[in-house]
Amino acid sequence: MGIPATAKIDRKSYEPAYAQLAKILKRQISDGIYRPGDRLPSEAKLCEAYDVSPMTVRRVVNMLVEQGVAVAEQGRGTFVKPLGLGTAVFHLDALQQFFDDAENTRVKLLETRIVSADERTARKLSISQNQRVVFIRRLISQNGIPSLYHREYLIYDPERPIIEAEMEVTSLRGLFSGASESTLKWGNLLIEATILRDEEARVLNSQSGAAAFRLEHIFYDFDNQPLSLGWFISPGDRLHFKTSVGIQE
Amino acid sequence: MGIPATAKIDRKSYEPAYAQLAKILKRQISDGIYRPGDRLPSEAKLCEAYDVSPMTVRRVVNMLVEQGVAVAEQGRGTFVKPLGLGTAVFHLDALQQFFDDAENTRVKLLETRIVSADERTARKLSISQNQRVVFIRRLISQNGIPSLYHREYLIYDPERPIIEAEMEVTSLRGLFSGASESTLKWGNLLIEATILRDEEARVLNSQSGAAAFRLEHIFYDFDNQPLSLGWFISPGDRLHFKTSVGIQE
DNA sequence: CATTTTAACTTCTATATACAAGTTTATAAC
DNA sequence: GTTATAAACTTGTATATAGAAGTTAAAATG
Repeated sequence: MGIPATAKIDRKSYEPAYAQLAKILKRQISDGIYRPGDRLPSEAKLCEAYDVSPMTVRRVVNMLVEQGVAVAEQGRGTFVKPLGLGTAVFHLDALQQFFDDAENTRVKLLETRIVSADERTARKLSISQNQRVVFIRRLISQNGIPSLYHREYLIYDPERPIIEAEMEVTSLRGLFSGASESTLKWGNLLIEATILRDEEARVLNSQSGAAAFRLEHIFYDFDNQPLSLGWFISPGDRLHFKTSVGIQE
Repeated sequence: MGIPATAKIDRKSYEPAYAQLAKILKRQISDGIYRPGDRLPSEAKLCEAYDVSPMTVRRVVNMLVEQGVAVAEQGRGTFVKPLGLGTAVFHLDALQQFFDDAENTRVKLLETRIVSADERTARKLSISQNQRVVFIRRLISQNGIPSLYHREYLIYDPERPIIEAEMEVTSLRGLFSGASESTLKWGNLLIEATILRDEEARVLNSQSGAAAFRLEHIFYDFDNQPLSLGWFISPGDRLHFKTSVGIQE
């Protein structure tokens, strides 16, 4: 019967069997041997064809499903998933690239000030309107070119030692890469397209009215209390997001 | 010894044991029982504490790692991962929402025309500059409000039957949700912040110079030949992307 | 005291097995 | 011919087991 093993699994390789089989199947899909909508061989047949145990095949199928390459329907089979734009994701690590090469990147602390929360800040941070917050403005430059403007309101609480650590100019980097920051539990993010206002354009050495991304963030602690509200602003000509859909290569 | 089972697994539940255990562990992390950087109990101890097999625990740990909640280091242990902005992902299915309620959404075909490829189009589609391509302009409106403007250049090849299907006004929806479209294998996506030009503002019933997202796409077939180059443009006040990082709830 | 070796512990891969649950197809019954 | 039944096949869950590979800390050795 049609055992479609186009490649074998090298048991002497350091690459695990499940990774090899996943690669083989994805390659076959990429080559058009299995087209979108087609049914992949059943797990039992894959076991026999590639001489691996059912659990290993199971793992491979799960990987393909999680990667969005296939969909599994109980009792029917596993089918190659057609390309769908809605499944595309773009990663924020494009921003992280700013901090990766520490040599060419400089974080400049423009201002730290204690102010009274305005209406919007108070509402989003779940505090009263007259309560005091720490206002921070930072500018991230790369090779001398300012590319990220950051404004942030921080809850001002003398009992919590967060503020000092947060004020460190280097703390931004840890926020992206996931260093310490063990006081933060989760955050809400919002990306908008906007245009630079006068002050933003001045700081970023750009033109007022130019296209820009705005990333709003609210971070919460382990008591689900808002700790921070802020925005990253980057001119559109200095930042973009790339991604891809479907089966590569 | 410290067996930290704060909840038990209900074997009579329809929810699989691995899902229950994953939920329990995530809840404990969310509650601060295990803080970022802390080591989770070893797999052996989890087996004993929750009375499940090693493979089930293995599966749960893998889930947590894939979800970005924890990191596993061979020989050392599994540790709670601190929140990192760089791990954030934005899903493009925000765009798909436009097509979900078919009643309120209308796709209008503004123009289809056969033109000669200009320099940029020819380069990105890997064709010669004088070669003919199909140019399509579409407008997607929701509740009468135009919210997406789509321009696309399609390879014109009489031998390939793609064009007719692509020209269907409904084909856009299939592109997002992942319907047929079995001729497309993969695509490159680029998201930029831009401002509306005169023609775009006119079509979108907006103002020239307003902030907007631009999503460029290039799709390839199973021979890795470019088939389509196009752009979605949406005013910034009618589209934004939300997501979150860390451990919810 | 410094170094090496050993033991204990960790995650990681892989197999073999059993049964549950859903779908499809062939068979039997009416 | 239509309907019910049964069989075969599919993915899904769960267990028990074995060993590989990496880390850490204690014990042995010099």
